[in-house]
Amino acid sequence: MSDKRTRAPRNTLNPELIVTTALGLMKTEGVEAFSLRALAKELGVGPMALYTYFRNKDELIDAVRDHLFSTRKLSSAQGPWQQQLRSVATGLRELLLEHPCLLRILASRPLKGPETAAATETVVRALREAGFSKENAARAHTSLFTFVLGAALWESQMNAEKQDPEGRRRLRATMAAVSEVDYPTVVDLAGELAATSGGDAQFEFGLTALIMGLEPFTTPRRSS
Amino acid sequence: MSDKRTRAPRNTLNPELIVTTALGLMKTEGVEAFSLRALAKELGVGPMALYTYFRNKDELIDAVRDHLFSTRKLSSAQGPWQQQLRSVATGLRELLLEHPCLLRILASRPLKGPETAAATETVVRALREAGFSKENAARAHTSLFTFVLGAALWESQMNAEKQDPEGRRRLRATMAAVSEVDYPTVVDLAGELAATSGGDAQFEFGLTALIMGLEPFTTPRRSS
DNA sequence: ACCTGAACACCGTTCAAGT
DNA sequence: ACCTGAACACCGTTCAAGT
Repeated sequence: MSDKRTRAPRNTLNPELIVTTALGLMKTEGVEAFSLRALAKELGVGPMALYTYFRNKDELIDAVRDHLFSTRKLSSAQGPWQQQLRSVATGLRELLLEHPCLLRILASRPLKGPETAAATETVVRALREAGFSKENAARAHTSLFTFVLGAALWESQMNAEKQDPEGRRRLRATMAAVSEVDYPTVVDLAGELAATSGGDAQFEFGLTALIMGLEPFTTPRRSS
Repeated sequence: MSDKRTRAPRNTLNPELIVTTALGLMKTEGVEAFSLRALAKELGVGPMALYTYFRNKDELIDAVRDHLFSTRKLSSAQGPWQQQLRSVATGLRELLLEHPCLLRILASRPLKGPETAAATETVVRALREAGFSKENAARAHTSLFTFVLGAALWESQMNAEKQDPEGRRRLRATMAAVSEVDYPTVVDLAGELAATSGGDAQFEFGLTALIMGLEPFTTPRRSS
């Protein structure tokens, strides 16, 4: 929003500003379209100025991921272990849906980073206190995390597809291409299946099932 | 493996050859590195030759996805509904882990395409016969699918990270960065958590929990 | 119909250089 | 230390043209 012909003054840049601007660009243009050159132009500097703060594009994207995780507490859960898992899972889903770029980052590189340690601590402690063995607590945690990741990823993509008219046309075409004689149940449930492409109710359904399925791993306490 | 200086003869190309070669390139170089220009070079033609068969890169990638789904039957499941779901989910996971590029394709664009209709039919019919309502059957199907997607995606990424020494170093560094005073349970379960980054046992754990959590949705039959 | 080369508007990144 | 321009080796895609 200013003249880009003059040389940028010193210290116009800093890591926070770069990360924030990058995040804004990812939100408006999409993660795939994000480029260092576009970011530099937005900041009013040459592309190489960014390399003073980040070694390469990957490191910048990692910084964006870490920044997003640091903006939200996922770990202030209380009550019985089931409720604590629900709370962390719901918070994570909300964060991922709010920032689709974070979803794409998680889907394309490993390592949540230590930022999620707080959430992991909440989940894993709740499970241990409920009587899960070390191994089962770890397995349950990762099952929960991967479920949220997959659910949010699918929901986010379907939402994006339903945004533009062309996408809606493709969805209808896919549906219409399913043979009624070969796949009668799919055709019968077409409406219901379409309704599961996202939404709170769909997420709650799967989350509830998963958590219920974990209950046998608690140590049977006195209460029945 | 031949001279690329002469003009390619007519009909050296066809959709199947292009898709197969693209798939091979994705497997050796990775999906992210895949490019139309590299594919054209591999085929010994100019980049523009591909545009006779595919309108653009996205359409080619869709064709690769459809081809991969068509190579494997995911639907030959029998027995009680739980076993049928297990069978379809396990088969899908195997396909996804065998072809990480398919995973990345699914993770970056919606629409499984009608190729998965057979698998969906199996799952959804088993659920309906077990007494699930239309809505619950659809919800259960999508929960299962998104769980497999998330689990396979995470496992595949962690596997890739553990491939190269640099990645293993990063993993150790991340682990070491977790504060023992703030997150004692995470530190205590470090070994167990690391062991959940993949493997059949981890997948089975989550799959079993999810399916068990679906049991209340069956119509109570005479048995019991 | 099927393949071509030249060109356009992009990329990430290296390198040597300014201040 | 912090920002620069020029250059390299790439992209996907359009366009007009050959056969």
